[in-house]
Amino acid sequence: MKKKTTIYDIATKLNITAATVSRALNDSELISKKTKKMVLEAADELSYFKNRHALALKSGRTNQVGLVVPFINRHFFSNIIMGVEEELYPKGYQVMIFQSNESERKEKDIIEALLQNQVDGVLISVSKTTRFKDHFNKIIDNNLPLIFFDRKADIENSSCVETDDVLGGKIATQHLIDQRCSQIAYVTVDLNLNIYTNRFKGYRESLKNNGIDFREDLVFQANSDIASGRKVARQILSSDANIDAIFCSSDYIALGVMQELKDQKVSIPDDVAVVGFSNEPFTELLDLTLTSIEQSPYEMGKSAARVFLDQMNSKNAIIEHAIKLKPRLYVRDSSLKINQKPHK
Amino acid sequence: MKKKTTIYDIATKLNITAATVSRALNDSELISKKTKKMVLEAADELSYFKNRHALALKSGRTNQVGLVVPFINRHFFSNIIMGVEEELYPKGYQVMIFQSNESERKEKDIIEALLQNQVDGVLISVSKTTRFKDHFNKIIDNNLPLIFFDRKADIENSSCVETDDVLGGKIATQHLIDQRCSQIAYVTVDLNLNIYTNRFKGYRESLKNNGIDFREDLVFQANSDIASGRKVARQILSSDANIDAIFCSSDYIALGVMQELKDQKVSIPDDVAVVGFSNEPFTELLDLTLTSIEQSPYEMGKSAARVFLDQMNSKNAIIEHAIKLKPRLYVRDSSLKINQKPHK
DNA sequence: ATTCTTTATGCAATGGATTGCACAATATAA
DNA sequence: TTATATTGTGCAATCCATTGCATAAAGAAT
Repeated sequence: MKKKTTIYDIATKLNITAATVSRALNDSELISKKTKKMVLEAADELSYFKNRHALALKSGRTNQVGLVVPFINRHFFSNIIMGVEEELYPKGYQVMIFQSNESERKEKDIIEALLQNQVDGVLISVSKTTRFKDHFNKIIDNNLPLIFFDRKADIENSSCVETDDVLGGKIATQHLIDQRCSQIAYVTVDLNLNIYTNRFKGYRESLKNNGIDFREDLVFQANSDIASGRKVARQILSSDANIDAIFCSSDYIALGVMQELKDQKVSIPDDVAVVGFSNEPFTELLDLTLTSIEQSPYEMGKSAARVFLDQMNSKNAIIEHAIKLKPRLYVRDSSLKINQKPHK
Repeated sequence: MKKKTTIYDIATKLNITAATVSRALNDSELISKKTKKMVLEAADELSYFKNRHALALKSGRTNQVGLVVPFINRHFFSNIIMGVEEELYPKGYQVMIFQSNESERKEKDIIEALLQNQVDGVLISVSKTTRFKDHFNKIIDNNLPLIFFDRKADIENSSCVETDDVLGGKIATQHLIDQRCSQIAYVTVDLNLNIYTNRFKGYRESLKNNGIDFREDLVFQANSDIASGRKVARQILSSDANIDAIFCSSDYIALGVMQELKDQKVSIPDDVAVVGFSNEPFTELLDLTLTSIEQSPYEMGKSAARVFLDQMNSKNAIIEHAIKLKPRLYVRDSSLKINQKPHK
């Protein structure tokens, strides 16, 4: 077991003090060029590196940021993590990743632990079940940058990066209208969650912009899974409304819908066009590829990271960023009736 | 900005020394029950928590482990991470996740950083491009547990957890034989990688066990992507061999194969049965679901974590674990010719 | 040659927790 | 009552790097 090299080892070797070594390593102007060179060479030779914990203890800073997501193994979140890392790693930050499992309890524990670790900032997507927000305020009280992504909480002095879901709902709906659909069903998930109400809002705005009346009976509720999508499809097919398009606020619902429609010999997109949301990887792997809205999680991660860096660079001034990322429509088979080049 | 509470604050408040506080907090037998109670209450009141960096500095241990994967946003790896976290979090370990991006350079940097961080151990899946292994030996030299998962390097005193790929190749092939296939093509990826040679080995063993001659001309090479799968399918179709099954060592290849077969009006599974490998999420979302081999990444993560814990608990004794996880076949439409209940 | 600047380095405290050793207080034995 | 255990605390060093202050050495000015 090798002993780690410290500045004292270097100092001893060179017959100078640790203070001088420290200054030399930090390129202080107080130190002569000759000494600096000596120290640098000795450090290299002894393969010295700084002890992060000693630094953290002394300075209170760690060059670590906490990144909290509900689940790490979701396409959306894992790509956000990619983006954050990509941006922060070159700046010398270590990203500590945690998952809340959508549990408020665990979310609180994690934040507690992050504060104990003295991270330099926290990036977080709030758990679905979180109701109380004292733990977020603790972060602010510790004077640390707090950046929400995708799902935010209303906390003073924090920043957030999210998808413009209203716009997402709008462009998806507009696309269907452009495909000459007019009886467009909307399948929502939990209308208590911001993201879904916003998509819904976009849907209605788009109808309005095109002079199409909003019809309550074209709105359906489902869970974000395939079985639920199938069920909704059955409801839709058995309804009187002459539906010619279905806009699902989740790709999994859309997939279930498509499976059911196919089973029932309904032709997609000619009889009914289908659009999903999130642009999950599978959407383009299907036999009948699924049109969907891309939320660019990777970009979201990068953006959140940049906001963090910005806050670090302007430590005194409190800056509240509120960034909305533009979603993008990927047109595929499930909705492409009119000859038009796919977007991809 | 709140000042953090230290043992000195508690000591001052109670008119005792920090040493006593420290001992009380660590439940030392040297301290009287009365004092312990006092200290615990005061600690609670001042919402004291230990400074991890001070601890790390003093003890050299951090309760952090480094987890290195090629990419975090792959279904396989993100589920491994889930498993590792699940196992280690309750034991008080923090899992620091890093991605090598399949780059030897970055892998080395990460390990350097981990050693600087004084992690208590390293769990790693080796980057595809890694040729030199000095950085792994550094971990061992530091007397830290080193556990490989999925992709290992041959390092003394390290442990590994992997899928029994030979078995995987075997059961997939056996399944196809059970489906009365006899001209079974095998599509491999990089035969320099262990996992692929092992799958190939299983394929051949299985043929042999069933008295089927191995034919070199039934082996095809491809990259692990859809386009490559399509290309291979074209090769296979234009070959003389009367192939009635294709065993692909990657689900993406299998998907490409299926797409091409479909385009060419070859019926799956009746004319040609198809089996993939890895059980990617999309395999069960397709119109024609794809039979595949599940490698249980979540279990692999848990297993690797348990090996780590085991090494920590028997610090002096060096234990080399070599765990092989049993893969499992998920039978789906793409290969189910004979009436048999799907495995799902 | 003497004093005043510069320049380069050393000294020592700091950050928070742990721990071997010394010692005080109390209890027990003789 | 005195000697000896036993029990509970305190002292101070340690882990490593940083940094304000003091000071030595070298050069410049008179």
